Amino acid sequence: MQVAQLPLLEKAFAPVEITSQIQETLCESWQDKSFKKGEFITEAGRIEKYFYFVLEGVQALYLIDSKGDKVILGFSFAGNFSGVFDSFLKAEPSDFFLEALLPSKMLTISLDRYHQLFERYPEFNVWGKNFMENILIGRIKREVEILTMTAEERYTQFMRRCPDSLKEIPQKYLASYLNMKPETFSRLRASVDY
Amino acid sequence: MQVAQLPLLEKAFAPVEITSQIQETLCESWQDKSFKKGEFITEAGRIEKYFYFVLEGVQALYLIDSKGDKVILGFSFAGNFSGVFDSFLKAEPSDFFLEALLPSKMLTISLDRYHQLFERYPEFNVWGKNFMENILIGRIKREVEILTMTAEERYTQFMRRCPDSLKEIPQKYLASYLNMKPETFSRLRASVDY
DNA sequence: TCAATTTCTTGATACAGATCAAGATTTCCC
DNA sequence: GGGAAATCTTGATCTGTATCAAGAAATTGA
Repeated sequence: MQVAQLPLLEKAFAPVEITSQIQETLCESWQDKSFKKGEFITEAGRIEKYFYFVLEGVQALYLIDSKGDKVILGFSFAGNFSGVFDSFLKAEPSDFFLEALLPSKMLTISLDRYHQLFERYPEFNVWGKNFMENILIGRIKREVEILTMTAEERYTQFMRRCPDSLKEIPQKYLASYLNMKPETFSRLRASVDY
Repeated sequence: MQVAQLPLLEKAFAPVEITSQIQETLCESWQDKSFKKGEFITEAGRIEKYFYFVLEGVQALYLIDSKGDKVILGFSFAGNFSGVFDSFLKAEPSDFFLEALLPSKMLTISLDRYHQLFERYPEFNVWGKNFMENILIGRIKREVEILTMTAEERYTQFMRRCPDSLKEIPQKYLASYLNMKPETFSRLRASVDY
C-alpha cells in the first residue's frame, strides 16, 4: 500500500498508537486492490483469503438462499473494514459473496500477515476486541429490528437514517437488506412518508 | 468466588494461561451469586453492572417488543459466559432482560474489575478478541437462519440439534427463540417428524 | 446513440404464520 | 394434595407480505 493511505487506516485502528515501526509493517502487509462495479471481491464456496479495508466505494455482503435469491446482510463503506470474517478467520469455505456495488479501492491483508500483526504488536488485540464488540453490537441491533419491526417500520427507519442511500445502492439491494421483496419496497416508497 | 470453581472458569478463558497470580486476581474479581427459577438477573432499563459466568442452570436473554411479547435472543448454559454485552461495555441502559429459567449459580464481575483484568494481564485481550469473534459468528449464523428458513425448517433443525431442550426450557420460550408463536410451535410439534 | 437488458412499478392473487378463542393438561405453591 | 395459575393444544379466521404478471422507466454497453 501507499504511504498516502496510512492516515485513514491508522484512524480505523484506534486506539492503537501507530509507531513508525508499525507504519512500516502496515505498508508491507496491506496490498492495494481495485474492483469494478459489479465485480465479486469474494465468492461463496471459496475460502476467504483476505481481510479488507475500504478506501473508496460501497460493497454488499450477501448469500444466495435456497430459492436462488440474494439475501443482503450488510454494506461496507470507505474508512471501514470489510470482509467475510468467519471464512477468513477459520479458513473454511465462505457462504457469502462480497460484491462491489460501485467502483471500489480496497486494501487487503492475508491471514498470515493478519496474525503476524497481532503477534508482533500485541496491542492490536485491544483493537481486535473492540472491533469485534462493535460489530457484534451492530448485528444484534439489526437482529432485533428484523425480529420486532414490520416491513413498513424498517423502511421508515432506514429512510430517515440514510435518506441518500438510493443514490448509491440499487433499490432491490436495500429491499433485501431490509428483509422484504423489491415489490414491497416499491409499494412502501409510493405510499409511506418519512 | 471459591477456588473449587476455578477449573471451569479457566477452561472458558482458553487460550490464556492462568498463572497462580492470575488465579488470585480471578478469585478476587468474580463474586458468587445465585438466582431462583424465574428470577431476573438483569432488567431492561437499567445499566448492566456485571458480566456473568454460568456455573449451573439455564438463562434466557430477551427483550419485550412493542406489543408486550417476549422476544428471546438466546440461552446460556453452564460453562459459558453470559450477560448483556452492549449495556455492560457501554454503561448504557439495557434493552434486555436476563432471566434464570432454572435455579442458577453464576459468577459475576464488575466493569471495573473486568477492565482491570485486561490492563493487568494484556494476554486476556487475545481471549477477548476470540470470544467476541465466536459470539459474532454464532449470531450471524442465527441471523441467516431467521432470514432464509421457514418456521418448519427452523423447528426441525433445532429439534435435531437439541432434542432434549424441551426438558429444561418452556416451549413458549423455544418458540420465541425460533421466531414463531407458541401456537405455531405446538402445531409443528404435532405434525412434523424430525 | 439506441437497442438490449435490468430495474422499478402496480395490480391481482396466494399463503405462511399470526391472531383469537376455548378447552385440556401441566405446574406451582399454600 | 388440591385448587389456582400457567402452559399447551386445536380449530377458525385474518393479514402482512410474497408471488405472479406485465407494462414503464432507467441503465448499460456496443
